[in-house]
Amino acid sequence: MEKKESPTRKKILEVSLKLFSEKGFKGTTMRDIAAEVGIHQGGIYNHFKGKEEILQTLINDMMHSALLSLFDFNEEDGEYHKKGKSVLARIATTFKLISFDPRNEALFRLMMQEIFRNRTIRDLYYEHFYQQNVKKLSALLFKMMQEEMIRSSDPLMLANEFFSPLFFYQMQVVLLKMDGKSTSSAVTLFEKHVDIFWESIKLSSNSATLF
Amino acid sequence: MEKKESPTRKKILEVSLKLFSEKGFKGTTMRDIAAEVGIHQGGIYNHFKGKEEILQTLINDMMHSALLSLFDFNEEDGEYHKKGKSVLARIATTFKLISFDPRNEALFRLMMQEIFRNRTIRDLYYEHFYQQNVKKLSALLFKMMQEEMIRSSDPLMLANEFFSPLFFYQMQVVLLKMDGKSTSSAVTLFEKHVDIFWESIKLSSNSATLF
DNA sequence: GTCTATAGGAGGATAGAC
DNA sequence: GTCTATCCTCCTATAGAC
Repeated sequence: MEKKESPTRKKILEVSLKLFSEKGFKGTTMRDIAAEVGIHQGGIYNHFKGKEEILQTLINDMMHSALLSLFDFNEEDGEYHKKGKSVLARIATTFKLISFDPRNEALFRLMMQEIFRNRTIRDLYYEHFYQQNVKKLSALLFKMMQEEMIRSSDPLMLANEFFSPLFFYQMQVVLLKMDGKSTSSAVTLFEKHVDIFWESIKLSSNSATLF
Repeated sequence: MEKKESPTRKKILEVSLKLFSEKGFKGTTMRDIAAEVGIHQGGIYNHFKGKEEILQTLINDMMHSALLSLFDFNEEDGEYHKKGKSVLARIATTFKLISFDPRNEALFRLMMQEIFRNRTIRDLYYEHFYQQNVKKLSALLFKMMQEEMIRSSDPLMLANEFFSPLFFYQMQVVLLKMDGKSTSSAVTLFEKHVDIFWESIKLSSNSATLF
């Protein structure tokens, strides 16, 4: 049982992700997977101990995917915060693009379907997707406050306020695409969110207006 | 086959909602349901044609639940908008309380689990949960703009910006509760969101600061 | 490593007695 | 309406030939 990169193993993972994200983990059978991979049902067990192991492998892969690391910059060494609004715009764009990469879209759907049933996925979501991104965002906003680019307030709360609509709009786009509906109006929400958010936090010439 | 309100039928629905929301539709068996209802497995079929019919019945019930009608006021005859921030605060509270009513929490979990697999639920979510609430909110904000309580901008976009964090925070609370984690910090997000949102849209004495 | 065959079990649904 | 018993399908997983 070679656990390394056999083409068949890779194909099994790819097909499984697709099917799990479409029909759910329970709703997908080993026969479904085998059929779409192009091997016979028993053959899967040469690569994985069982269905559960396929899911666990996918979850591990997820940890290293773009879905979880929305911010490719490092908040420690960053001059990123000095760019102000454009950094936020880039984050929003990264978020938006996730919905348009088939693999990331499938990972997102898988995550959302199993998050209410699978403790591992829930922890992964919470620690890596939510906490980590919000903390990075929070650190970024904090630096902007120090530089007096934006007005001073609770950076963690602001990070949540910036993050949560992006998450929601992404979900909207994914749902719309499932039914073949137009996503054009939903897609504009990402940019508009950045505009509104920035307007509400920026410190321009007239400083002491809010708070 | 009496389709009316038999106690057993009611119990079946109640138990099914609980189990579906915990283990998913596919993950729940008729035997699970029967066991928890306290009847024997075949007995369910005296009340429902099958598992699918139970789900459909629950979906129909959902349409009349508090989960979908977050706004119990009518936007037509309303003087509600004149209350300004306090209306928004009430909506946020309604949202928050959903997570703490066991039935609504279960409906929310069921909705979120099946929304990626079940077209009916997806339509229900989109038309009744999302669209309807955002439109009502949008109408409310529009009236506030006319009364010059808040600054003028795209009301539909603002409605989205108000709605989406509430949805997200609700999901957070539900997820935290599943693992018995503390929800106290998540719960404060609802009120803080209203504060931040209101600060960013209100038109107080100093008007022409933003935009 | 993939095939065929099959074990072994779980799940949905029905029939008929009470 | 509920019980017991049963059917049949579908599923995961394994065994053994190639």
